[in-house]
Amino acid sequence: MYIVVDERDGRPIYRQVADEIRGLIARGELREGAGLPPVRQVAADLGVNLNTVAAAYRELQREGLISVRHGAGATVASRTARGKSDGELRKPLRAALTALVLAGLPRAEIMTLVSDELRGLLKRGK
Amino acid sequence: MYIVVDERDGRPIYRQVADEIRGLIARGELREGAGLPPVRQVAADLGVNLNTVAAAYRELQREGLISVRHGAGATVASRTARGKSDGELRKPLRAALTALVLAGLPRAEIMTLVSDELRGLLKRGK
DNA sequence: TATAGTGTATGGTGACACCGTACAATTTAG
DNA sequence: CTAAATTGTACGGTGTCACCATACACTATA
Repeated sequence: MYIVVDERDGRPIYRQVADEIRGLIARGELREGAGLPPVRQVAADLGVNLNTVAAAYRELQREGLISVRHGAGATVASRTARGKSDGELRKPLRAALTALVLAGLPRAEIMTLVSDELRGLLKRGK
Repeated sequence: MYIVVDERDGRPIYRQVADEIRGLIARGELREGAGLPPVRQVAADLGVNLNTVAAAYRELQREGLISVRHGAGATVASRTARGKSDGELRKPLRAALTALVLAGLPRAEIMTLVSDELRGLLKRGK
């Protein structure tokens, strides 16, 4: 399982890890029932503490994306996250689009960018 | 200048304030040369400390969006933010789109959502 | 039923968000 | 021209939280 974290990202590491795994699940690189690597392995790969990865796993479990069982590992539980309100989904989208607009990108270019990203996310549909 | 912050947002307040003002500038509700309210006034409106708002202003100044002068106020300097790398722009977009996909929204609906948001941002283009 | 593998809990450290207050620069009133 | 008001900045303190090291608890397997 290939994921990357970035020191200068600003967001906490455990959240970056969760985001990376969300992407893997959305893209279908981690299917329902698939097992996730042990927290110690991911931690070693990234050079961080195992608790940091465990925090990411807990966050994903709260969203219903994975199932974590004490002693056994963690597995992908669903490709559908639960419980995010409309506003919680819209706000980050608006912020990202605002940044693009302020960077000077024209509308058409932004739509192309979005389309590209979406294609990458939906390539291997269920 | 109407902005809102949310305790349960997760992001620090000063960053939320900066984001709100970014939106105002992008939408043209704050034009180049327009003056921003004093940090004390914004702080009072939001019920936070003036230094929290000052931190937001500094962040916007670093991006070249506003100009802050000691003793005089802050004014909008440009509608174009500087220096954001391609990855820094793409990563939040990808994260937002991933959340939408995991929420179960179909591609077409996501595109509509994006289009709506973009229209709101570009309505009063200069 | 040990032993290895895996997630969890606990306690400590450092960074940082936020606050209250004092300071410095600019503008404005007189 | 100068004092007062207005505005951003600097400093010190407090609480939260991300991260770590280590010990513990549950599960699977030999």
